[in-house]
Amino acid sequence: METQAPQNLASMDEITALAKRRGFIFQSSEIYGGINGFWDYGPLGAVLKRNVKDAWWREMVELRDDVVAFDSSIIMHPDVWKASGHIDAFHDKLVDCKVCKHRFRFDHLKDKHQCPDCGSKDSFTEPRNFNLMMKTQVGPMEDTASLAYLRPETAQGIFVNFKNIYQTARKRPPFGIAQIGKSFRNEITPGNFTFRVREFEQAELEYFVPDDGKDLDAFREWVERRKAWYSQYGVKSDRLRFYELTPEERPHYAKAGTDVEYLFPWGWGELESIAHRGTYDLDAHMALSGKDLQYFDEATKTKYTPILIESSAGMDRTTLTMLIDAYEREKSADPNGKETERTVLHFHPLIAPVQIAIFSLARNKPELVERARAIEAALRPLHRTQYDEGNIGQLYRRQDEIGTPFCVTVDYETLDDGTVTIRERDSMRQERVAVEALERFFGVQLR
RNA sequence: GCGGAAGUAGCUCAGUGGUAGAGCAUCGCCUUGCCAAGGCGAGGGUCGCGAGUUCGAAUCUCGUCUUCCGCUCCA
Repeated sequence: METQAPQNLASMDEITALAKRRGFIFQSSEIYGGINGFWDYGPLGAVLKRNVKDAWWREMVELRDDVVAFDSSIIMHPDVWKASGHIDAFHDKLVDCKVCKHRFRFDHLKDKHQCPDCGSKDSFTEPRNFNLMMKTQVGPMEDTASLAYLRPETAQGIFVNFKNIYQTARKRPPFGIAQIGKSFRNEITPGNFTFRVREFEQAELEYFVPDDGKDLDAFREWVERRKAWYSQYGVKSDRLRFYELTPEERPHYAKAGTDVEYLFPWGWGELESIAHRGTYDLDAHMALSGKDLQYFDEATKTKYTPILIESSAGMDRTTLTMLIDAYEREKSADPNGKETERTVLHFHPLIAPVQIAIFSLARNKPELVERARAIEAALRPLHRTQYDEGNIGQLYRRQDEIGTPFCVTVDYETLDDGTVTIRERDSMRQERVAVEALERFFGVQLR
């Protein structure tokens, strides 16, 4: 896997500085020194992330009649994690060699005092448990019976409800179940800003298809749909790749797998995993619960376990990608030929936290301020708007930096003839238009 | 988890034992008026946190937390 950072990309320092300066992302619990692996979204970041989730939800659920919505609890019966393999796979004790930095399963070491890789004597750390699931307790009594886990993925909630959902939603394969929600993992090394974190939000689609030999076609269709989604929201194609996993790289039960990766400043990083999972997940829950999760097809009078195509995307990672991908430090000439520099976020209008900024060209001029505020109020029900006033150049720069696609300016001419200036972010072009044109463009009544 | 570097105002940083500073940003007033960075004024910091040394600690010592870089890990 390539790891070199791209030359033309903004540095992470610039991104994190902007994210903090403009209120996108803050470190969690900052006044207490912070806590590793947790982040808070500020006023603009919260809107940005919500817009990213809404964009996913609209595409994956609302625009499709074969996908239903779901929202499962974060804490589930501990057996869910036994069936999924999350408990067993991770209670092995591990040790690190302090000399060569290699990590070993303690129970696999023939000599508990000598490193098999570099031969160092007594260079191991204490054996430690490496269960990456976060533990909590259910009920006020602290005993082993009350042990529970915060989910490390949202998908299991869908699997264990598979029968409830297909019966009540009156769906038959092929159909999907989608969910967006928080997941938790005690990552060993959180880092790279909000990329690897301990609390994160996943958007998962579990798409169940009949066992009729067309399962790989369904997989490929979903890969293409996801490609189209990223393209629609303007993620630069040369920084995005769809990496097809080789048979060695995917689990034994999977017939195919594709990772969606973005070229971050530190290298390629995974945003989403699209996977053919066979019948593995439903089989595992049937085995442990003893319940029948198969689907009975009335048309063919056959009973089968549906094959699963999964798309699992990290919403925090996608939001970070939108921020990095949109970022540009741009040198240009203003209309008078003067050299200027600006920071601009080229957000797609649907995900921009502010879509239209409305300005009064002068402060403290009641007739201008009132007119501008009235226009802002009229636009607000249909668009994400913001009112501001003052020096026009400063106002434009400020909106560029938070990625606002359109600015509308009210001046003295507006009072005379009802025209306003509309300015587009990327081209920096300004146009004087009648309020009627603005109404048509933004779909509102302004007078 | 290991190694290295760093942590002083919202941001970037100065301040090497003696009562916390600058520029930018923010807020107010004035000015200007179509692509920022004119004027005046104001607010804002128990110097990451906790111990220790000292008459006295942002400054020295120890611990701890966090961030960044490299390794490791990433079901």
